[in-house]
Amino acid sequence: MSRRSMEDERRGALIRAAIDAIDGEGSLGVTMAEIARRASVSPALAHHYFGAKDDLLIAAMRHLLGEYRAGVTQRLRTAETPRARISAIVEGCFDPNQFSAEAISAWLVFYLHARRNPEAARLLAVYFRRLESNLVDALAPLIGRDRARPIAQAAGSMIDGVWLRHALVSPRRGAPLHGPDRLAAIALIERFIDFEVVRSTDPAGARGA
Amino acid sequence: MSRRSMEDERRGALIRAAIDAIDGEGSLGVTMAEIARRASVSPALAHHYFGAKDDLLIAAMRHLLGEYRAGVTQRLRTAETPRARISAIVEGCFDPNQFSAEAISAWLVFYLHARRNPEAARLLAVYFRRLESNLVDALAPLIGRDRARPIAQAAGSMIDGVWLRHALVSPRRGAPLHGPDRLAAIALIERFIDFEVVRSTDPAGARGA
Amino acid sequence: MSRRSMEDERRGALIRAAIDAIDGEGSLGVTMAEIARRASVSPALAHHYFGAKDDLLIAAMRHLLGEYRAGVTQRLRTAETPRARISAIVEGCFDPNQFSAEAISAWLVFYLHARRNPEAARLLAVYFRRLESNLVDALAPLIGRDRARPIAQAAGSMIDGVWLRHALVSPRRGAPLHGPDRLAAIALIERFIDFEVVRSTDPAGARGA
Amino acid sequence: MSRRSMEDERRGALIRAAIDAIDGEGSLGVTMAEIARRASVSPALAHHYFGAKDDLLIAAMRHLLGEYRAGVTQRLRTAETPRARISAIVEGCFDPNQFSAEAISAWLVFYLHARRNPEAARLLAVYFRRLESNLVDALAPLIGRDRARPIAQAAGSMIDGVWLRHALVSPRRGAPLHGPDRLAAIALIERFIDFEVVRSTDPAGARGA
DNA sequence: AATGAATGAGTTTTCATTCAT
DNA sequence: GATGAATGAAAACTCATTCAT
Repeated sequence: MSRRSMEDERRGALIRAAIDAIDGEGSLGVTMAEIARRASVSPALAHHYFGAKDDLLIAAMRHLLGEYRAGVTQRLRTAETPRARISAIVEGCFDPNQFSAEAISAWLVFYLHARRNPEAARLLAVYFRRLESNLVDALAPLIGRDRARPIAQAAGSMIDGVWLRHALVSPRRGAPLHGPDRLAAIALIERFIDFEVVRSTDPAGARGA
Repeated sequence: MSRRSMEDERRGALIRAAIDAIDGEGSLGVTMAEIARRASVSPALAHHYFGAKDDLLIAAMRHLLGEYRAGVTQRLRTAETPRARISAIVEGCFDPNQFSAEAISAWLVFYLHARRNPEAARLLAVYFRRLESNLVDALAPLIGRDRARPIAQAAGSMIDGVWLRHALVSPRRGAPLHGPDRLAAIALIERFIDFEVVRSTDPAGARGA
Repeated sequence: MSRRSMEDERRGALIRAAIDAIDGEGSLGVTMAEIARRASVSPALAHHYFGAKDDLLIAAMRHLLGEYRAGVTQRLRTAETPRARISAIVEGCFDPNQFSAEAISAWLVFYLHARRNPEAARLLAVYFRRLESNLVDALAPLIGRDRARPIAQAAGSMIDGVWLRHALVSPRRGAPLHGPDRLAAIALIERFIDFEVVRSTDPAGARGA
Repeated sequence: MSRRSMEDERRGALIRAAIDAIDGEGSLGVTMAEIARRASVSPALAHHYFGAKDDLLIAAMRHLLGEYRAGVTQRLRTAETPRARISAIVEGCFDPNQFSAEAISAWLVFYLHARRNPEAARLLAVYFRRLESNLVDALAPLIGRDRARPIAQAAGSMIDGVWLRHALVSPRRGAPLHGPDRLAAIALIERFIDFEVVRSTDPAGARGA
């Protein structure tokens, strides 16, 4: 067991190191040596555990996706109304633990990576599908699945846009999204969803006339 | 004249090749050799004209920014009301010529690059400032500068989010954003701005009560 | 221990190879590939151990300086009179082991290199200072420090001049300076110093009147 | 004639530019582009006039040798006694016009170059032979050719040594050798020759006893 | 399990040189 | 005669990866 847990610890350390290094470097151009250095192991060990660089990167991506999934799942567990489920999902997307600046940078880098690497593309598609289906499921009781889908897609875009600005542009880059900024981001998205929900059932009223 | 135009031609071809190559590769990891190949010149010539790889990349970024600027400026010239100015800016952001998938990919890569390269950061800041001040100027006559600023920022995030999804996720990746998708994107952003404008003056009414 | 000695061995081999290669090429224009080839390792390994070409060259220079220092130090240890100390220093400068043709070539190349590289300049200054202060210390008991200094400087110039000719002009270029040539060189320098010492105390008598 | 003189002017400018550039760079590593820039012509023109880089370098060397020769020849013309001829030669070696720091650097670089390039070696040998035969001719009337030769060789070494120090080590590097330094150098060499002349005829007396 | 040693393949960059005009 | 355009060849340097221990 000690052996096994030692290995798990190393693997975890390497994955975290990879995410940090990607954030630090701003691209997949990070070297195995740099990742290994951050994890305080030799580059050879990283290969020993993960095979090739790409495999380590995919493992890191999988790790981020798993954390995201866990955060949303847990929040959904205590949400009892459809509206509460929507909030759970949106809040999950801005969970300070999962969506620290490092993670956001890493996500973006993976977005780009996905265009070349099929496995990365598959993982990213899982994320998008999960976010969308979560939102659609939450919206369906209110407005039906057909009307829910475009709203879910638009909300997904908005969430990504807020991430993007926060991770790359915000003056406080590097700090996890929390406090007023986080609440403002959540409020922005929720307001948008509420508005689109109303509009989709009563377009005229949406203009607030 | 033939002399001068030769240099301009090569420089332009190299810049276009760089953007295409960045899109193709999905990162700044593109090699000078690949860029030169796409421009049908030797790698040495690329260095001859641009000095170093970074300089070529910055030139490409500048090129994209210039095209964006020109598109918005031209649209603003014919917009007569504040509301029309808003539409001009939003439409400019989704100009099919400027915001083809290659260009969007390149922008994203530059977003990441900006974190390491000060000149890239400066150019990006110019873009953000321009977009925001354009929107604030257009919104100010309607609701005043103070209320306009957060709305402009949120709209900027939305625009970026829609780009992101389009460039990286859309099933028709590679095609410029046009037709129904483009109109839907523009409508989405404009709806959002209109809603936030109303809400900022009459929060209660915004919920469509 | 085997590990450690492996690195030391390679470093030593690379330094020796660098000196040989500089002699062979006659300039710092030697390539890392050539140096690595002479040391029977890959160019990448040379970079692995020394970082950059300049670092290897500086290490080589330091090596030569260290050998020179050791040779003079050892000779001084057994010299008991001031006059014997002078001979020890001069002989040390023509130590056949340190001042083989390769080493002299390398020194000359480093002389030139010092004009561009501050670290090389620093090392060279150390050498000059050491030679001069050694000579001044040896001469001081005979004629005082003030009169010793210009003589030490002139002797240093002479020593360099003899090296230069030997390394670049001698018909037997490539052979270390030894046998009659070496003794003649030493005698020449010592004669010069003796003469200047006498002259500095009794200028009129120096002309042998 | 205008054509011809234009060509000569360009050639001269390129040769001077090459010498300056070699001094500036401290090695033959200078680029044709840099030399051409200093001569305010295109690199292509340098090739047009000289063929290849090596040919330009040889031409520059020849130019230095020619200037040296002219300086000594002119001085010898007005020297009437053997002793005056010696002074003429020594002074010629320290002619401020020919032996500015640039020229000395260039000489040294050529010394090294001569080890690889036969033509450079030939030119250098001419220089050494000329210096030596000049000195031997001047000394012969005083002590005979046989005794003159080793003295001439030693004096040559000394001259080179003084150059070396001046060009590479002197705190006022870059300034031509003139004023007190120049006179001191000349005095040093002449003193040395006088001493050796006396010594070669009367070794015992040389010690100043 | 873990690592230092070692390298091949590849990347940016430089530069002498050629050539069409 | 003079030059800008263009490039092939080569150099420094990097890095993922392998291997013996």
